[in-house]
Amino acid sequence: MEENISSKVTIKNVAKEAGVSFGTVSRVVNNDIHVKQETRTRVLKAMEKLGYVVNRQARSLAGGRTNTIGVLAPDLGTGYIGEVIRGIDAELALKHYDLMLFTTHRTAEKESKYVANLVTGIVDGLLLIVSRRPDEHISTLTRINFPFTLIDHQARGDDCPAVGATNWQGAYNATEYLIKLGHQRIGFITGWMDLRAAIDRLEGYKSALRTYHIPVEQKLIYEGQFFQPDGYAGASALIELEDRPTAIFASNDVMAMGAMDAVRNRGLRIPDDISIVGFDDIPQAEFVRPALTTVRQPLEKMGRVATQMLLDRLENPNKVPERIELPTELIVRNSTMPLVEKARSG
Amino acid sequence: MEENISSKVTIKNVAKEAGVSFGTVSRVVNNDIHVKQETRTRVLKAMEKLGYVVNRQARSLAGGRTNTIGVLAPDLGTGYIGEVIRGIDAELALKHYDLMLFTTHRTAEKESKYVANLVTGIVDGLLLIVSRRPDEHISTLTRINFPFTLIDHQARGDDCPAVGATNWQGAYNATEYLIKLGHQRIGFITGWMDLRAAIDRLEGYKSALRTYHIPVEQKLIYEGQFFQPDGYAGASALIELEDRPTAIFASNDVMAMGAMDAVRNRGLRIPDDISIVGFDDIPQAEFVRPALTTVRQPLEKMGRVATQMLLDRLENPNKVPERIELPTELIVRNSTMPLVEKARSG
DNA sequence: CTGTTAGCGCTTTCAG
DNA sequence: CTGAAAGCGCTAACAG
Repeated sequence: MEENISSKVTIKNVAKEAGVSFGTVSRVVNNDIHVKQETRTRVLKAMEKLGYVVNRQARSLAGGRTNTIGVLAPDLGTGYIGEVIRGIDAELALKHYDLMLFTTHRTAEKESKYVANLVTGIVDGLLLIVSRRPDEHISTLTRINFPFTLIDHQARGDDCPAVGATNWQGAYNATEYLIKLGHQRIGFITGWMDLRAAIDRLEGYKSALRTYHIPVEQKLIYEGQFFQPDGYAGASALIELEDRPTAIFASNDVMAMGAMDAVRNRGLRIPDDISIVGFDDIPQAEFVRPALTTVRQPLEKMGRVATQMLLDRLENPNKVPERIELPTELIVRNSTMPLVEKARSG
Repeated sequence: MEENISSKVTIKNVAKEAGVSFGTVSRVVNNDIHVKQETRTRVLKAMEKLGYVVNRQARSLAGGRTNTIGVLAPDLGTGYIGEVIRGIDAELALKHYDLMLFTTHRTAEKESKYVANLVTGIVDGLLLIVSRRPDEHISTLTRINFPFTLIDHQARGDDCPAVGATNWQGAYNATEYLIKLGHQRIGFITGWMDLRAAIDRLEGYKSALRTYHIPVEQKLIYEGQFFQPDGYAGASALIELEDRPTAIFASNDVMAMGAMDAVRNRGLRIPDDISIVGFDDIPQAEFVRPALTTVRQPLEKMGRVATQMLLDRLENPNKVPERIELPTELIVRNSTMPLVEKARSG
């Protein structure tokens, strides 16, 4: 339909210009040692003169490496994913790899399409930030032995390369912190329970309660899906309760912010009437008012580490896949405070 | 070095399975009309059974369309670019195109490499968010007649498809607003003056001053490069002045935030002692305290419109390139207030 | 050290 | 309507 390109300099043009066979040019391009220095410079000069650039597609079709890593992300929408990608981008740049990013919009269909596509050689490896259980991809990728790493996603049982954070511990610590502040009735808003991370956070919360002999009440647990409206709805429901919680712990920052809105809309103050804790420590957490107390995931670092693992795997294809959990950290800001008895009785 | 893929279903496998030639399979894949209905369904069934997926590289090598748009962005770092990309992503998804994103890290070298690479057919069109003057790319792309659109970047003189915002008007309005608030001494921190947008903002500021017969003082203008530290340094310098300004207008939000830090570090209050205005309205502008008064660029919309223009060009290759300027809008928040005489004399 | 020769998977003529 | 054949630009043996 279209005949766009008119100035394509190919390996053959260069070969003719340099007076060698195109096989030799290919060797020069790929830094093959078996080329006489003199020939090499001649070819290099021809390339320079003609403005030659390798054609990625042709190269990968022919089976060569592309020096490019593909990244699959659900979207660019949340601070959370952006941070991870930034880490990946930085690390890849450092190692002189190119980054090719695709967004899946959380549809299984697109995910599979991209996985199937990229695997055909257009990239050397894949970094997956998936929003759902990636079992299908994992088995595909594992079967064909294609290098990849999962980010923030502990598949259950399988052992595939992945990096995540200590979700359980982070949730435990945050809950414990609230308890030590005097809170006994702590509401919890879960993430999407299909994700291991969401389950772990809930379990961390429950464990902390049990440790301090506080009963786990089902009605204090609201099931969300990691989106802001879930936080709003969850907090609204929690506030309606007879004996409403004095603190709410949301499974991510976005939901925590939704919860803050809900609390304020009921005319309650944060943290005076209700303390709020989030999870992730996305950039906005610091700027929201009151600044959000939250469990920091080392998002950028997760991206970096995942990238390192993948690149490492590319070098040593036979290494056993490992799963890394990076430590989380409680960041105390202004959305939490000790439980004031007066406030409760008032 | 590596022999990864083992399960590649090609057009030939499908052909054999369906008992047709692979040319016919290609026709089916490309929705060519010249295939008997019966044959088509048979091929479709075979594709389904084998789990066939087209190979992008092979297709584009052979000259077909890829249904993919390439996006070149300086980085994923600032809220500004993220917003634009989100717009692109959304619009592309809507039109069933795939998005392939590359980051250039503001290096001319990477920019040219990617441009040269992508142009070989791996994508059907290019969206450029470049951080420097893209003259070189423009001429390359124009010469080979490759579809592209520039975002937020008015190259001077050339006429190539681009979308930007009304920078001059936005700066004029913001300055006028400060003047009407009673401010006479208004500091200005410029962006990188190699960019047309930066120049236009400065000119808008100057014009507003002139309209209200306020002298343009060179020492009130600090030259920055759009980075946060520039805002800090600029505000610091401005505050040091004998007769320091009562308001500071930074050419983007990031610098405005740097300026806020500087002002506070000198023990001055915002907006009581100094009003601050930014430009862009990145998401953080709303959450910073005090919330930042700023000139909103319709960032996401710019991404969308640029995408529409590009896609449109893909359909009608002969349309003349247009340049669109989307309107900016002054968003008044809490970082500005009327000049209080008392505050000045005190 | 260098040239030659197969393809990689697909689109596109060109013949039937 | 369908098959056959010629590449797209490049890598990777295989001969020299």
